[in-house]
Amino acid sequence: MEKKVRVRFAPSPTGGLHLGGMRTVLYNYLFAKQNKGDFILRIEDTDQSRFVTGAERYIFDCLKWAGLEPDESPIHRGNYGPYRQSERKEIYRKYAEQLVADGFAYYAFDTPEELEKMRQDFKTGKNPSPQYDHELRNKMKNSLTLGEDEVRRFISEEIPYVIRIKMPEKELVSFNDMIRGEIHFDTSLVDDKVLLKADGMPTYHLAVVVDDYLMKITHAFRGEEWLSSAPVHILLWKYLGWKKEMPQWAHLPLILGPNGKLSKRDGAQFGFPVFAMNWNDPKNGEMTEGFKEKGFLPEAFINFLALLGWNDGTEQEIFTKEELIQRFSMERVHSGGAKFDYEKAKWFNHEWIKRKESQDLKPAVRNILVEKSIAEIDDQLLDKVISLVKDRCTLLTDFYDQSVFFFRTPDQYDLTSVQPKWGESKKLFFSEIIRNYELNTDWSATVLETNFKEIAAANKIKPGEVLSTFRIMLVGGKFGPGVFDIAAILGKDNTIQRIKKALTIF
RNA sequence: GGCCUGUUCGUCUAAGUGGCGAGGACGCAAGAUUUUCAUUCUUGAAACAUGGGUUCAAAUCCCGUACAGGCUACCA
Repeated sequence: MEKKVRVRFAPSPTGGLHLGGMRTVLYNYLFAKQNKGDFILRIEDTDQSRFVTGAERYIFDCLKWAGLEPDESPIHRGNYGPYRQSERKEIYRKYAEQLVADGFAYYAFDTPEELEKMRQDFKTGKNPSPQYDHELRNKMKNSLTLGEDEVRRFISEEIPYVIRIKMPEKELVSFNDMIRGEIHFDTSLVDDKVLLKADGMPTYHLAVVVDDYLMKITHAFRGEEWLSSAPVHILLWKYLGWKKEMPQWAHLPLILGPNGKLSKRDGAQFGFPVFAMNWNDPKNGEMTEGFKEKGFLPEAFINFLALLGWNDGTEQEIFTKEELIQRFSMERVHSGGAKFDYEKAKWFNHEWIKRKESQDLKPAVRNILVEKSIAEIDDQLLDKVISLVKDRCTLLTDFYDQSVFFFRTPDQYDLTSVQPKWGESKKLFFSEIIRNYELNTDWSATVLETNFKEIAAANKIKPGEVLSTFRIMLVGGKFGPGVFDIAAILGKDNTIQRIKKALTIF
């Protein structure tokens, strides 16, 4: 029987969730759903000095907004908890000690100052950053160099120590990456990573393999930045005796900003979001804008994220979540890093807005209008307005500019476009329009248009000369849907009132 | 410096195991439609990092070089 697929996303709650993290979530989610497996969210909060209040909550909010909710997590329950590593603290020491007992790890008593001194002392032009490796460990203060008695004494005296993995002097470690294929490492070049810190917390290296094992993870997807520490993890799986249970790895390519690795600075600098949702940093009060607040639809967000490094081999670009679940495959993920293109991201959003029914857009649009203090929005009116203007909205926030005039009489007019052509004959024309429209019983766009043109002809005015003026009267500027469609939605009283008002101003 | 990973139009990418005049999309440019703006439609410019091999044939396989990115913490 095949093992049930279980994947996990394991962020550390230290700040905003950026594009790369969200894409890792997405790929995990798609893979899990495609294989009828479980998607687990595990909080990697082993570094207590980096704790940020609200960061965990924020992660959940982002996943919920994007529609990528986990099956198991600190707040979704599950049978493999707890799902916060800080709450699993007691679990890890046992395994670290086991590794020491089996000769795969050792105690190290070097203080941070001593480590710093070592790095200074052994630094050369050829080797700017010396590692605590199979050679240097012989010159340091650890259970390999100290006598057994001394080690016992140190421990009983509660001298702080860490547990480090003992990398083999010369061994070839290989594994098969789902995206990159066979990858090899020479252990003589890898350092003795700390597994258990002096405060008793595990480092990522220990925690990730212990938890992946205990949580029965079958496939481990993470960013490319983890590739170089993969040999440590592979060896740990072996040393702990779990080699047969080791998940399949896939190291996802990085998402790059305009110049190198995507950073939140890029957002501020280039005017696009990098986080899924607004992130308020409690430490400095700074707010970083998110895709949600910028006006992105979750469907579009997921869609462009999925295509950033993956495609199904066809020329299709617009995918629903269901289609993505069906078509996704890790093997088709491109191995090179991808530079994020905000213009294309906006195009995806535009496509999604155009495709969606105004019904489905309504809640989000209503929120945006309410935020701009447009109260009392008639539901039916909103429906009509949305379907009329959505083609010209790239971001949800565009709905404001594109539809304010339905809810508010313009108080500013594009006068420079009106006045050069303005005159008595035009005034006369519009008073006639008012008279005609007042008597109008069928208030539909087509009727309004024919009447308008007839009156223009009777006055020997080309419709083109007054059409844009009419638009400015109703809207304030030269934009928006067809004028008669607007007038039809505005209704008789409102339309006539706006013409009258404009007549007093022009 | 060392190790690891990458490298097709400006950007995202396609081209199952070598046979293309290198395809699509975003963006850009031009035109048509829309008596506004946007949509829509048509057209166009635009790429195999580089040097060697292997082969009748290489974007595709091999080696070197360059460039880019990641890692090199008691951070993840």
